[in-house]
Amino acid sequence: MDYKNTLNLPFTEFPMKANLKSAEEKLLKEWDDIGLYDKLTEEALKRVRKVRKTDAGSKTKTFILHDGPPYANGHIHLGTALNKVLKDIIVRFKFMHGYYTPFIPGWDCHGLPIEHNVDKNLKHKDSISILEKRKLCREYASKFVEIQKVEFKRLGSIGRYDDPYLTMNYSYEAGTVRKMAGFIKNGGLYRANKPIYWCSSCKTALAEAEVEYAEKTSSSIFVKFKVKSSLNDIVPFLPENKDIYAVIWTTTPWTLPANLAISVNPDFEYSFVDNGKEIFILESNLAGELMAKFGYAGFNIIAKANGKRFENKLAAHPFINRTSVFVLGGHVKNDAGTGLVHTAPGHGDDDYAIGLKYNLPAYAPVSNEGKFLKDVDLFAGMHVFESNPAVVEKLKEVGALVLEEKINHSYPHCWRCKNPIILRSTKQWFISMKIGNLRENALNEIKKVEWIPKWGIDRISGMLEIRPDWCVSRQRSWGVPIIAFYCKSCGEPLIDYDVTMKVADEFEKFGADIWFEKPAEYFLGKLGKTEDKKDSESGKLKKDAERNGINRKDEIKCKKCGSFKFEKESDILDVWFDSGVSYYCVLEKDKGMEGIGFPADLYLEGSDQHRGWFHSSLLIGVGTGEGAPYRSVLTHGFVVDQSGRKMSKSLGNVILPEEIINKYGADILRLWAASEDYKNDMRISNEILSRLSEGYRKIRNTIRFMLGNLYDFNEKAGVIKYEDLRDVDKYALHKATLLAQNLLRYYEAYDFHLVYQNIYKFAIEFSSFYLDIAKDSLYVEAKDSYKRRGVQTVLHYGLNIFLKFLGPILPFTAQEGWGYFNKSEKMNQLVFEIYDEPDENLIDYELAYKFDSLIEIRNIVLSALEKARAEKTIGSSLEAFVTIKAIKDDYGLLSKFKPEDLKEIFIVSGLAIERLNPDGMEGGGDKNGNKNGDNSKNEPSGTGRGELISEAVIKKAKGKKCNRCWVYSESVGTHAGFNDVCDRCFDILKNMNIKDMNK
RNA sequence: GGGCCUAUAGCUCAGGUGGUUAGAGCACACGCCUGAUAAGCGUGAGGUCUCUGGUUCAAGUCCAGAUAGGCCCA
Repeated sequence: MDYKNTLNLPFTEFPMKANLKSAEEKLLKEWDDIGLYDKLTEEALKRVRKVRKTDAGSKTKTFILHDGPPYANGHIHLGTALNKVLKDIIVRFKFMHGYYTPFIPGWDCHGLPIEHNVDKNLKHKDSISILEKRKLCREYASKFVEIQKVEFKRLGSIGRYDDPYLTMNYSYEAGTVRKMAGFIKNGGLYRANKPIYWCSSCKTALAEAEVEYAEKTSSSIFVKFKVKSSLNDIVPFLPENKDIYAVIWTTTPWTLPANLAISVNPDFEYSFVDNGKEIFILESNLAGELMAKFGYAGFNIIAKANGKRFENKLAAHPFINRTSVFVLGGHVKNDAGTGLVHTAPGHGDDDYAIGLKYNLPAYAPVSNEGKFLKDVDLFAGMHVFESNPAVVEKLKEVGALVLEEKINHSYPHCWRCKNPIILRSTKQWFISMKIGNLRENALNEIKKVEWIPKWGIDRISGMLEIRPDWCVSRQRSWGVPIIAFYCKSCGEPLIDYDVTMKVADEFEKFGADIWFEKPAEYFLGKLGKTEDKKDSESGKLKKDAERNGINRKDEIKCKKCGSFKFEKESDILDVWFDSGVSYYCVLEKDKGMEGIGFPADLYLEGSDQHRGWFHSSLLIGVGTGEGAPYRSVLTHGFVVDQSGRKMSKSLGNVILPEEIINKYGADILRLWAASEDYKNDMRISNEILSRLSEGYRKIRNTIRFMLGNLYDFNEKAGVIKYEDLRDVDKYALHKATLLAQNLLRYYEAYDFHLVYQNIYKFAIEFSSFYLDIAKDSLYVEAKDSYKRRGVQTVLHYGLNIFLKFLGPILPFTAQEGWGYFNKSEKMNQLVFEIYDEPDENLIDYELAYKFDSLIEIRNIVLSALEKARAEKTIGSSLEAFVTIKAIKDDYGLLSKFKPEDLKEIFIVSGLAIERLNPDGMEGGGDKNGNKNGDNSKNEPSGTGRGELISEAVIKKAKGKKCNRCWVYSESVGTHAGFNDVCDRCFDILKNMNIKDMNK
């Protein structure tokens, strides 16, 4: 007889198969249609204002997560996707936790990579004007902003995508200039020399990204510099009749005219090597080999000295009437060369850095065309590359050349013309780390910030401590111009706070393009006049103005030569400055952020941003007197492959977000982001993804099962009061409430992997224990029976928690489930729900302890059932009659449960409990129990008693299988008309008014 | 080469202040069920806690070094 129709089997339209791709697309459209983000912020704002009004003293529940702008170039990759997903998890969580959490996504739009790509697409790049170029760059950036916008939204990210912040927005460009003015005001912006890559055939500066390395043959020369200082304090007893030479090695002979120093490593040991005629200074480990190479058969090492002893000694330049000073530098190596490094601060990065330390000028007597300037003896007018052999000749002539070879090495070349390039120092704009104590203040400020993980502060402070002044100039077109002018007659630079602020107002209206459209007079003449200045600061400004050589009564004139004619600076600002001012342009100036935006509660980016955005934002915030723009900084690691290697085209291990979305869905991608500890690097691979989608299926099916069993449940009418629930139900509530408590904690600590692990673990445990047991009540008992409604009460409670806490991580799946769960509400969007404070009254540790112990006994039973199954005694556990032979503690525990409940919990048809005494003999009672207890006192700890555990014996259940509930019972066959059901089912059927099922 | 970080089963993670046989889930093997069914349940087998030293009665845990990998510099 088939009783299926008399059971309450689960029913739901929530599909088992996710089909995430299309389900997600449908939801995205729905969210777009209803304007989800706008509604959400509106509602949260209302709520927050209400709280403010009624409870003025309470902490306002706003949370500002400031989006770091990705670069508007190319499609998103897993790194950017990870970042946006983590942010979205936080935004959604905070909303659901009752916060007003505006999220304004942004894009970094200026800069070289975009300009570079635009250039690549141009056939005649030199034939277009700077304004045309900028227009193309703007179009290019806009295009990728739109592309990435769609891609971010596809991940489920919610935010003000209709009105994001773009660093190329006119108002943003104006804001950037205003912050620049801040550095003009405090004197932090200055101009000085620094080496940059320079292509002499294109006559242009090159950025790192425009440099290509290729093989090149160069002269490799060893040159001796005669030491002029006395070295007696380092090594006494040096022979007085022999000259001492420092021997250096270089592959760029043309930089020798700019030599100003010789660098030695303070930690190396140097040898004084006598070749018979003269004495060479060489690094000790290299000395022998080098002397052989130089062709000296016999030589003596007559003394040794530590590198640091040479500091500030002087040597003579081999062919220029100038001295070269010994300096100390950790960059000096002893794997090649001589351990003494020719140093030209105008032609090398290391050289420049060491030059700064020793106050050496960045001397680079080379023109735009790559030719030596007039004042360079011997080589004036000669191109630097042509000068290489000439320099070598000269060295030979003066006897300073120790050895010349040819070598093949990797050398930087211009990406466009493919010619070799040079490093050449030119005038650049810098922000001083010293003026206004920027370095010190920044170091103090970061101590007030919460860094997660904690080592973030070590990393950023390490950089702040040693970083040089910030070079903010770029010789490029696509960016915000540096508002500076040069006197046409004497070249003197001019920067001015007032002028800059007025230029900013122009940018606000017309964009930064106007800088390139109008002549200098437009900004200095029309805008620079200050006759209308009436503000109270004018006195001070006047003073400033005088200091800057500006006569306010007349037109601005050059403070050096008095000329009135100026030309504009053509350099633009480093894009790190652009993005660094985002806190000002967005958190302070944006209409949605007034009064609440600054400082941000959180910046969340990859750990590389310690040097990037965290750094530049901090310097600008501190440098312009506003302090750190963030209260806390959270960083995530990088996406790597299964074995922890970075993703690269050459390794062929790149996975794209799009592939994952198409194959698995955005929710799986989000689950990946949430499942691993993102504070470390994030591994991803097909294996990891398929593991995850298994996990996802488990979660989904658990939702589905709960939904399926709630189809006839009404929250208002059906709920059983807590005190009326059965213990097993209370235990489930206890577990679910603890889960909610923990999850809140994990979310607040941004430990999403613990959220996932615990939700997942809960799903596993819940379905294998409670849900498995609950099926009997749900299916078999009468629809509105107390037992069934009790279970449904638990399911409803549990699913509510489950879906809500899943919401931030799996917004699509959770919303889909929520749609079936919460049918009553009009606005049926999960993200509008607020987490309930976990109800402490539902937590009962004593009860939980009882059940946790019972589960241990259950494991013994399950193990025994498995054995019986292997022996073919039973198949289903309902075919079993279990006899538990319990040790004392277990016996005591089991006695606390009703036998009926225990049968249900073990899912068996029959159960008997007996005492197991220490000798393994059956039977007995309290007497034995006491005896057992007495014995234990006399036994050494850790033996005997500890190993004794309860046992379970399995036999075939008595009676027949009830065809309705499948439980074996001796009552089956005793009911006329229902001869294949048990007592329980007979009663239920009778109440259902089902007559004779046998007919 | 320097700064910062990471290293526990095939995978993802737990393992406060060092203390008995290192846990979980997945994957795997075997089995049950067929009323969550491209589901559900169970049992079992997986680990020299990267390596080498050291401190300690005792180290996955503390210290030093090495190896591999990541980010940022050079």
